[in-house]
Parts: sequence; C-alpha cells; structure tokens
Amino acid sequence: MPELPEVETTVRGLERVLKGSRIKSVEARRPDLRRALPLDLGQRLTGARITALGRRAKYGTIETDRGDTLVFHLGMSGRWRVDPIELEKHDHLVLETDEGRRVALNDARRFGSLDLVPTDRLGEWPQFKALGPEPLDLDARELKRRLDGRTAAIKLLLLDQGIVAGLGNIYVCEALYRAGINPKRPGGSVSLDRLKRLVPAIHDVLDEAIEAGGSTLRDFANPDGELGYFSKKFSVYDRQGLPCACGGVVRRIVQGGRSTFYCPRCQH
DNA sequence: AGATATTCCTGGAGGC
DNA sequence: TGCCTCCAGGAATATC
Repeated sequence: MPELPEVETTVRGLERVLKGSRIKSVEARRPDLRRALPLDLGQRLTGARITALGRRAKYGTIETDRGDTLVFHLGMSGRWRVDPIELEKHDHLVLETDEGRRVALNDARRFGSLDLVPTDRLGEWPQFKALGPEPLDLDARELKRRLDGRTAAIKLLLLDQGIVAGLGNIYVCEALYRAGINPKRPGGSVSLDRLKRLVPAIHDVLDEAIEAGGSTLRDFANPDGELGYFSKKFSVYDRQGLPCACGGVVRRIVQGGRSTFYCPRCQH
C-alpha cells in the first residue's frame, strides 16, 4: 500500500503499460474520490498520447501530449489494476489504450485523488507547491534547518509532507529505528550528528523497499491485477510486544492519532 | 504560527 | 453465520 516506494513501483509498472500509447477511452465510474474529478476529464484525455510517467512525493503523474498531466494520489487504499478481466467494486477510473491495454484505479476508501493539471503549471499547482524536498534528495543540514525550533515530535514532523515529501507511517518508524532516534523527541532537539544517521537511514529504507517492489514488478501485470507491494519483514512496524534485535521489546504508542512502533531500549 | 484533534470512507480482523 | 468494535500505509480542515 501506498507510501513513496509503492507509488514508485506503481509508476514503473504503469509506464510499461501506458507509455507511448494513445488513450482510446476514459470511464469515470463516479464523480469524485476525495475531491470532485474534473468534469472534462474524459474530454481532455480521450485521444491523447501518454508521453511520460513520473512521481513527486506520493503522487504519480501521467503526462499527455495535449498539455495536461493526470496526477493521482493513492491515499490509503488506492491501487491500479492492470488488464483486469472484469471490473470490480471500487474501480473508479478506467483507461483503455489503442493497444488494447486497460488500467483501473481501485480505491475502496476513496482517500485518494485524481487531478488534471496543465503540465507547464505543475510547479505552481498548490498541492505540489506545498511539498518539501524529496527524501531521496535530502541532506542532513537541510533537514536540520527545517526542524530547527520545532517542538513537535520528530515522528510527526517527518510525516509532515511540507518538511519532507513522501514519507509515511511505516518508513518513518523504520528509519527512526535504524537511526536510534526516539520518535517522541522534539524535532528541534535532534542533533546534526543524529540527522547524519537518519538521512541515510531514510534513503536505505526507501531504496530497499523500491528494490523489493521492483523485484516483484512482474506481479504488477498479472491476470489478477494485484500489485507487487512491498511486504518485507519490518524491524519495528506492527511488531508491538515482539522482541527487538537488541533483546528489548517493541512498543506501540499513539502520536497524532496514529500508531508509532519503536524500541525504547535502542531509540533515544 | 504551531500544535492538536477531527474528519472523510470501506473493509478486514478479532471478540462474543 | 452475524453483530460489534477497533484499526488501517493519508492529508485536509478546524480549533485552541
């Protein structure tokens, strides 16, 4: 499910299916997800050629030769089903290409979104403008600057897409664990030395997850349409009560209404 | 401004 | 089998 590595994996999978082909038909099966879909979505996409696919934070982008980019967010439960044999409940948008391929955006909880943005104005699009740097481009000094003076818990600040864009609950927990940082520590109190451990930990966690997604990418287009989501064994995530490698016990706490998993013995 | 709580929605898991 | 409660990978919005 969709944090940055899953979106990256999704985009790579969609690229193989969609890039270079022309959109033959567009079916919006409901008028809204989180927000209303553009009323002219079908009109603007039908007949357009897909020229490029990309990712910004947890958003996927599908660029066309008509000057528009379709931007999708998978929310909590979104996924693209490739060449579905038949459509299912919660398949909200269906695209068919001139090559006879078909993709369906399925999102049970409808926390995701679909927007059509003029490609030359993507940079000014409010959703993108509000985002911080990509975690894979981040360096420790830049992160230090962004955390300076902040008293909120480091865990919550790393989830704030305006500080770093693309991290979600799982990988924040895992990265803080690898860096030995207590998730409750105020963001501004994390030393530069600690951040110099955290930033590579973030890179590594994301890279490993993308690689794991990549290794199951062939599943992306399987007849069931299931995505090759990352399902690696985590060090702390969803492991409350289980032993940490250090011999301590993983704890679950709630921060900002969401679960945090950490090892009190390793993380300070 | 920053911190915190609430809200959107469906489905799966587990208790009884 | 059913009914209930709790929980879920996100982020916009409201309130203090």
